[in-house]
Amino acid sequence: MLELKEELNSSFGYLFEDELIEEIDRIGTYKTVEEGEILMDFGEVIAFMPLLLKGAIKIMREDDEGDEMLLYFIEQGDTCAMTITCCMGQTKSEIRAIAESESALIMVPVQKMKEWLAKYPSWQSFILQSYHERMTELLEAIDALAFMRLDERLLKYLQDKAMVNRDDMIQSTHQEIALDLHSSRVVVSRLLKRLEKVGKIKLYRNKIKVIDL
DNA sequence: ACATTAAGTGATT
DNA sequence: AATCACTTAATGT
Repeated sequence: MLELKEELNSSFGYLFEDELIEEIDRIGTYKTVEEGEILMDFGEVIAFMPLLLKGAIKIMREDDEGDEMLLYFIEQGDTCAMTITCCMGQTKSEIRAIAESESALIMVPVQKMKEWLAKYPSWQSFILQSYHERMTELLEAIDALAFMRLDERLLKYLQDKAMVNRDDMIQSTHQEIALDLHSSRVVVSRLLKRLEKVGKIKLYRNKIKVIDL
């Protein structure tokens, strides 16, 4: 599969040595997912580690009442930090991963990722670095929750979303946004209206254009 | 033309 | 900031 190797190289080539790319190519399985597809759900045992080649994944957390909230997005060249935690011990997923857009990824069995830690220095630094990045994003998410008002969070959400999709036209309803931010549709509509008034965004039906990037 | 779904708004807590 | 109740606007059949 020549194409796959090229994709691997363009997403991870600058990180990994050739032999590692070879091995990922040999062992990993290629997978594509449609927008909205659930890659991983709460309580599922994690058997594979995904390496994102294309697209974006949104990571959701669920509270004890079953309410969901968006934690962060992962983009190409990233991996899911949950799998890193889980390969250390046999834990189950604490999060739900949903494809934000059509995405392509490589699934690597978790045993392999453990092996590679000892075998490839570049793999080790990749794991450590992405763990660190996730940690930082998590802290950001906590800050946003604790200290930012909802209107600031909303704008950040829109900007993030525009970023991961590489498109300033966001295709979602106010209702969907409200669910991601764990708020209500009415409140989101009002805040969006205000953001439009101050020229940060432009509203359409089922669409929002982000002006201020 | 009508039903359905998304979005906007005032009042209340 | 959330919820209710209602209106208005956009879209599908």
